[in-house]
Amino acid sequence: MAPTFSPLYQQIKVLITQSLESGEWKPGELIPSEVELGQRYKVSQGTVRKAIDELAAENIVVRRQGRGTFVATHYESQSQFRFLRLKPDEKAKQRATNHFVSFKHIKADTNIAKSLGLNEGESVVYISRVKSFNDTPVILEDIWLPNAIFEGLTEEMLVEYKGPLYGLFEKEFETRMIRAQETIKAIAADDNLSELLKIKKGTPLLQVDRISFTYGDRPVEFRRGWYLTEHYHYWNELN
Amino acid sequence: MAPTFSPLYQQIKVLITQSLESGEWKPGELIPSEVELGQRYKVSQGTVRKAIDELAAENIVVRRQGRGTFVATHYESQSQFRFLRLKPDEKAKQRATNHFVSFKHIKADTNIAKSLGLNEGESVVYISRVKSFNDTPVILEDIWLPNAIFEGLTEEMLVEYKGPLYGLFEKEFETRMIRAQETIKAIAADDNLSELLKIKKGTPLLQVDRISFTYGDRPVEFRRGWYLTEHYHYWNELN
DNA sequence: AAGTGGTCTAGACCACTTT
DNA sequence: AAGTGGTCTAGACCACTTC
Repeated sequence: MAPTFSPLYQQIKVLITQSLESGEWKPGELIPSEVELGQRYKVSQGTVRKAIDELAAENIVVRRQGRGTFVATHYESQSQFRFLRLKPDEKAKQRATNHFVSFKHIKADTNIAKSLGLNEGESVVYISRVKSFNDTPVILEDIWLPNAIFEGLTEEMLVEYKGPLYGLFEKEFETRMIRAQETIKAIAADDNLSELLKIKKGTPLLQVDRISFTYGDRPVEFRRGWYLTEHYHYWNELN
Repeated sequence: MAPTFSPLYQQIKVLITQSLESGEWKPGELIPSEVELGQRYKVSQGTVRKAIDELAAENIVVRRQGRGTFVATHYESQSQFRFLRLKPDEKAKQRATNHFVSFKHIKADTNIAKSLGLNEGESVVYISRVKSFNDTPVILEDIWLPNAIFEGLTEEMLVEYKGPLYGLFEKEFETRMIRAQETIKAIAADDNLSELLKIKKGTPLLQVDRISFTYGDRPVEFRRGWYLTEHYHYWNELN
């Protein structure tokens, strides 16, 4: 086997990630200073710095000058809308409300299993909800979660919890979403969609499939959302 | 006025960007080594390195170990699909062909002028084309360009040029697109769209508006594309 | 062999926050 | 005043490419 080479700072990055994953430092908490980590891993402060630089670029960790480096969370307003790319065409105050349509435990079908890296038939939590802005339905979202990770999740928790779902996942299930990939298609509303979103059948909708990943590129959520884009748009930056 | 503070490496970054913008180093060319630039700007090599690191992260420049740092281009296969996010559902060989529907000079309306940072009524080049994969129409794209920058662009140049349009812009008009922003909506095909894409009226389509920017965040292209997503999808990564 | 970017270190000083 | 991250420097060595 070839001697697998990897720069020191990458190795340090892996070690830090492992500590994050194991829960040694929880979301919102301060991690040790660069000097301390350098002593711990027996490397210079500059090497730790480079490792943390990359974690900061990936939004896994947040630097604050003079205070220290913190584990990123889904509570911060900063990262609040990182995963919701739908924006109103005209800027206006949006009062968001959620209405839960369905909550049950089901067996993963082929597609869900594949997306979540499970075996077909494994137990998953299925959630369906309508998100409204100013009391007008705009998004219908179906969500599938591996039951193995989200054991104990109840409809009451969903209803009572304020703020983004990812905050709940983080707080109650120690599962942090750090990355996601989406595929987008344009489709026509069917009977079910038209009823739930209170629109005419055949109305064009954005269908957004999202797989969210936690540490180690492990998929932990599959979401299929339908976005009404009459007064909203999906926003993207290409760099 | 407060003493506007800016780190040295940011100032160096601006200086390098200015040289790129002025054409001192053209797309595909090698820029001076870090040591040389350090001597030129009277700073250490490490400071130049940090400036170039950021330019590399923004895809403005490409590092190649042992060779040097090159100005990024739209010819490289690497950056070939940076701005085209439509991918086939099933991986397969895609033979792409373009059919030009329209080419003319017009006056910018309010929306175009606003998008391109022009005054209403200023002259713009208008291009309309259909992109097909394996002879099936998939994308209709309307493109508006400021005539002031793309003076001399002819339909013949478009037809004859092989490769991405951005390559032509770069080569013939010294205009490099380095960043873009998109807004996406789902709409139903109207008469014109259904005719050009050979689909039924009312078929759901992705409508993708894109403003492309060159150095200094100057907008230089407005594009409105309609994507057929029956067998294709828009792909996005959220980090 | 020479030149380039890539990594690593060590030390200095600055800017910001907290005590 | 003490501690943190942010900047800057200088020097060493490594990996890769070209001559």
